[in-house]
Amino acid sequence: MHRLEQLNPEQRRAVEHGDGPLMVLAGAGTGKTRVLVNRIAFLVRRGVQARDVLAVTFTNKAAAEMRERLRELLGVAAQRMWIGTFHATCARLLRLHGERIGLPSDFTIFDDDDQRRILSTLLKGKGLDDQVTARTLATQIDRYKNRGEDPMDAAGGWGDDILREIYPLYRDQLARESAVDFNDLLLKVLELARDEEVGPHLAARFRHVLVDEFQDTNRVQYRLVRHLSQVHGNLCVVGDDDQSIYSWRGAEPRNLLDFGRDYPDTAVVKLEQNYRSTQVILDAANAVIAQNRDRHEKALWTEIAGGEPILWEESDSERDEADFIARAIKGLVSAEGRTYADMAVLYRTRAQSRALEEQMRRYDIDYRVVGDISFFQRREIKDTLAYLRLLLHPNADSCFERIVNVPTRGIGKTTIERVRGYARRANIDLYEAARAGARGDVGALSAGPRKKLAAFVDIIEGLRDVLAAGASVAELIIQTVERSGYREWLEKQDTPEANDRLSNLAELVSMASDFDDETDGEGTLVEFDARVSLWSSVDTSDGRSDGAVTLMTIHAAKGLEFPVVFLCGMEDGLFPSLREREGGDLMDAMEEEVRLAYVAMTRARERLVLSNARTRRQWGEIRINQPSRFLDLVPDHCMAVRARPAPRPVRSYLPEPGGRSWSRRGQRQRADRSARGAQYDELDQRTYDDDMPVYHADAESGVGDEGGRRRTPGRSGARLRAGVDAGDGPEAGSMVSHASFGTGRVLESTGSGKGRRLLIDFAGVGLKTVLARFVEPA
DNA sequence: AACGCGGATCTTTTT
DNA sequence: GATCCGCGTT
Repeated sequence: MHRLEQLNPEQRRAVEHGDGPLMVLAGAGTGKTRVLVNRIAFLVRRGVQARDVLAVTFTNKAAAEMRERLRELLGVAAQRMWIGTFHATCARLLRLHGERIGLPSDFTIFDDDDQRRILSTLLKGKGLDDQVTARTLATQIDRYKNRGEDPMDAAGGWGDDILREIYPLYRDQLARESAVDFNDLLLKVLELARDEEVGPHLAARFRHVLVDEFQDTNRVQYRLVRHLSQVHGNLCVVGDDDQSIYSWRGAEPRNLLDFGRDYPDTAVVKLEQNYRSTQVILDAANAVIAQNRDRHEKALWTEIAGGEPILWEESDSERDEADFIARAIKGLVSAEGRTYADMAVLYRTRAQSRALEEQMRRYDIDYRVVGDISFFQRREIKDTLAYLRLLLHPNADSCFERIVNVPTRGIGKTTIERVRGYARRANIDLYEAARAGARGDVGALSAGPRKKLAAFVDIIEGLRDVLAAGASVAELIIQTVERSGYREWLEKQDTPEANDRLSNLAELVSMASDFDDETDGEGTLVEFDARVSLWSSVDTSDGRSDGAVTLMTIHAAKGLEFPVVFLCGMEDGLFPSLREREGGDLMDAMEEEVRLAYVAMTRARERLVLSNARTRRQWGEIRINQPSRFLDLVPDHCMAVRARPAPRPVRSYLPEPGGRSWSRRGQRQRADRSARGAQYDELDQRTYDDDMPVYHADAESGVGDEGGRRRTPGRSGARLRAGVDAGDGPEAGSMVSHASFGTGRVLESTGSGKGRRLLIDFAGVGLKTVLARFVEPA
């Protein structure tokens, strides 16, 4: 059996810490996972039962990797450990104990797509769908649930009335369908924790609890962890407050920063030796993160002195930027003998991948996009799962509605409405009502629709027989795709997309086969469904990149490392994003952007290339962006002179220590704290809807000269416009007419060119936002 | 009831 | 530019 892997003194201290709370502050690249894995191995060798160890990771992929490494160290014992994400762990606990709080053990898990669908249906049912989008509502609900609060307590805020009207319906529907959403998984376990019987059991269940990425836990997760470690008091948290990048979904870095307050006798270990990056890269990353206040002071250091200087390349457009990156990749392969797998291109937003992908293809570079729309989010996959879920839970109305006419089998709106009406009157679920309809019990249905409903019911009943006959999960899926007519339907379409969908379904079948093998045929449909629900896009890509360049968002790159990292789209407004966030302080938002930059830079082992584009197409509009303020923070000695654009005034965005924090807009602040005589400018006040420099999309020629000019103080925000000004259309106050909404008065106009939008008060219709090109002066 | 098209929205990040 | 939704047409 292996001995403990090579460890430095701090790592060893963390690994060999005995009982009691332990906090490991682990900077980027300091061997955090190694400590975690070795600590678990250490504990088990000291006599702790594998089944009494709970390790919580951030992603399923991280869990799988941890389990694999433990298997290498400990053998089969690793299989008995509880290793998983918060959500997966909670799902497992709920399968065991959920019935205690009224949750059937075969509950299904609804992802946010399912969630949104239900909310959307409910909103439409109440005629509120023109007021709030399902997405907004879902975000709102999650915000409460992330904090462990009841959405029904929402009051006073904008849209809270609607929230309170819809949420109970949503909650009831989930209960009726034996389903939980992501947040419920955690909240229901908290509920269990309060149960007089199960609660104490859970508190004592695990001898050791270890939590990775602790800076990204939310309040509910924190309470969970507290409870689960309550009796034995062996809680080990590992994290880095500088890498907290998920506060937008409720993560509270305070959980880490204040850990010592809740656990006064905590042993603290700081890991500061970085084994990943060169000195140059660390210097740059440290300089960036140093901007933030309120952090555990850490000083990352490395023995890898010097290193290649950081490159900064500025391009004219996002296309040129992608072209530069593609050529640089080729160049690094031929000049330095790098492989594609050595390299990653990181970006702030998903949308940026398109231009990159185009150039990768053009230069014939193998690439893969991580976190692309999840396999399991694809329509054909979700449709198939909806069939399966309806088998398990005939009362799952949302599943019924999803697939009753997919593939199209002639069951239209009116028929469904009638079935729905019958269901409501008889107080039964939709599937039951459809059966009644097929039997002819629903008076309003004529022979045609009745037959069609009967055909659908036959499909479901037939599949239920297959399930009852003890078919494997793979077999069940094959039968579903066949009997539902899905395969035939797609084959008949014979389009590239339809063929894609077919191969996705084939892939689902083979995943199910793997599942069947893995569980010796004992795995149930419920278990397979649960696994699929919790398996996200990031997890889907297996760690190996098979000789391809990796393209991904910075968020997806957390925890990974590459010899060469390209960080593109370094532009103010894009990165940092500076997008207004609901209810968030702009200062906090900026600090998170800084951390994001820190995370991105510290992914690089040897080479870091930064790039920005002067112009970028966004929402079909061309925008002129200034280089990111983050570029200014990179110390001169780290940067290759050649690539660095001409010097310009340095901006500093942080107020004086102790000074006012950022206000949202309209206030000018000065902060001459930079050594280089910084000049604060108004950049921060820019938002997406006001005076962004914009010009007409159809006048490409204007970009080169004007866009390349450096911003100088006092000239900011000039609007460039090529061609005639006439494209602008009506101003606020004027009367206009619209083909479908009639006449109305313009209240506000935003954007320009093709994308110019008007907020119009239409007589009898109300407020609408309309594209300017669709109205005429009245 | 299926299909096509006009129109609005989207883009920050995900278990 | 892509996608998604609703509406009008067949």
